Amino acid sequence: MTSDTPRPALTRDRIVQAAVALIEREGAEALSMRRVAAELDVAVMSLYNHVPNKTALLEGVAERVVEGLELGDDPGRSWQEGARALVRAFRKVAHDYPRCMTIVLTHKVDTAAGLRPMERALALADAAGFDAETAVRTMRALLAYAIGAQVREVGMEKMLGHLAETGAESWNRLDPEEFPHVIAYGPQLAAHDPESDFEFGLDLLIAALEALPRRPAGKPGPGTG
Amino acid sequence: MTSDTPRPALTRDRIVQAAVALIEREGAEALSMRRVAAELDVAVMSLYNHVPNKTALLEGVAERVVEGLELGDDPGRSWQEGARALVRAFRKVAHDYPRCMTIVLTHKVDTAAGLRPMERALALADAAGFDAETAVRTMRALLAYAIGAQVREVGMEKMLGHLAETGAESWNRLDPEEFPHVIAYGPQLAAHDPESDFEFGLDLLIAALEALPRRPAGKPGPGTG
DNA sequence: AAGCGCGGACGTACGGTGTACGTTTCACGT
DNA sequence: ACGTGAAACGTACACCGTACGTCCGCGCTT
Repeated sequence: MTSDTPRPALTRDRIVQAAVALIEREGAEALSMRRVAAELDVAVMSLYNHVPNKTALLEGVAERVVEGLELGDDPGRSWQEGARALVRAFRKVAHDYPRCMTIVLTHKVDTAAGLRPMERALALADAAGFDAETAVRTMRALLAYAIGAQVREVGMEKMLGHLAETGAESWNRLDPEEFPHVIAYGPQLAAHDPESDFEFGLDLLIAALEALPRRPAGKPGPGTG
Repeated sequence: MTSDTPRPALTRDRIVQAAVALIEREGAEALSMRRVAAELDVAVMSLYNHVPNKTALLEGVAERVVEGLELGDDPGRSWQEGARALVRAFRKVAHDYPRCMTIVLTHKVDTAAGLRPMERALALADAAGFDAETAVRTMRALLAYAIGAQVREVGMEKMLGHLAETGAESWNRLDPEEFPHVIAYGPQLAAHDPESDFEFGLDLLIAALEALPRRPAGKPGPGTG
């Protein structure tokens, strides 16, 4: 009876996979080593043969998620389109793994997977003709917006969900003296279209970048191709 | 012996205060009801007379922190300066309570304190002459950047701290084929000046907003003053 | 083929966590 | 003086992360 219970062999990959699935299904605070073990039909301590501790597991989750970034190559397009595609790729994984995003944003990703998007952003800024310092700052500004847009969106959804529970009475209780604009813009605030909101801010940044000084064109950037 | 042990009376405010202090001193994951109770020299369950559960306590922490936002009035300045001041105010509290920021970003703030910055942002967008929809989107874009810049900064610091531990060998192990720009821009990436990085992105957004279409000047905005 | 080593799965156990519940204490209105 | 209600408290339970020791089965050496 060698293959009596042919379980597919416990692996760090399978553990991380199960953790991601569990988080997406029940939320990040529902993740525990015991729950993951149960998910894999395995004893708790068996996990520790492949993962040193829970923090490392969470780092693995973060890494797995950022690996999902689809940065297509397509060298034909402009740097503007490339930058848009990159930021949109970030948004896409954030949309695919919404509940894992908290983990990604609060844990380091020290593998090559974490650096790949940065490399891409710097390459784009270089292609746009920015000097080194501006390139780095551009990358940081775009990353900041990509992150913040997502955090703001999920925070807003949580807020709206809470408001939906308590009913619309909360809005009516607002002091018109203190919050005239919030009340006046109520319709626009309530009808939120995350997609176009996101594109609005992205357009702002790209437009501002286009107005920045750049070196002529086709020049000594460090890129190899 | 009525005033034998004259403890200053347990209060929701004192509990939240202690939680904030504990988080800033030892990190968010060090916060537990027992630790807070010990901090206040009180039995654990006594806390539950003033706070329904730990989540509510964390929401209280988040609320307390956003209440720290200093949005000075100063009606004389331009909307550009007002917007800068608002985003900088956000950055200031994030700098004053860095370890509480995680809590703020992952918990709802459903009191008036949470709406006050939003009201201010909408008022500024209105003063700038944007229509309602653009005003809301402007507010969201600025908020996204403010949040993201901070999250990115603390994430980067964590990363750099980790790199400092493992030494510079990590950089030398980078594949020059895959990460030419990361390697070439190493100096700019290592020497990070969060302040000017932050201002760079903020300038981008403000500049882009200035280029947006606006209604003439002095018009029917919903603001009262 | 026989023996052995070793990695991986497992069970137990410990200290810590959030919190439900019942009990005690004590200031205060009557 | 006495009842009353709020608040502090202690106990208890289920769950958590994980240190440690045990045990089994595969693969290598002889």
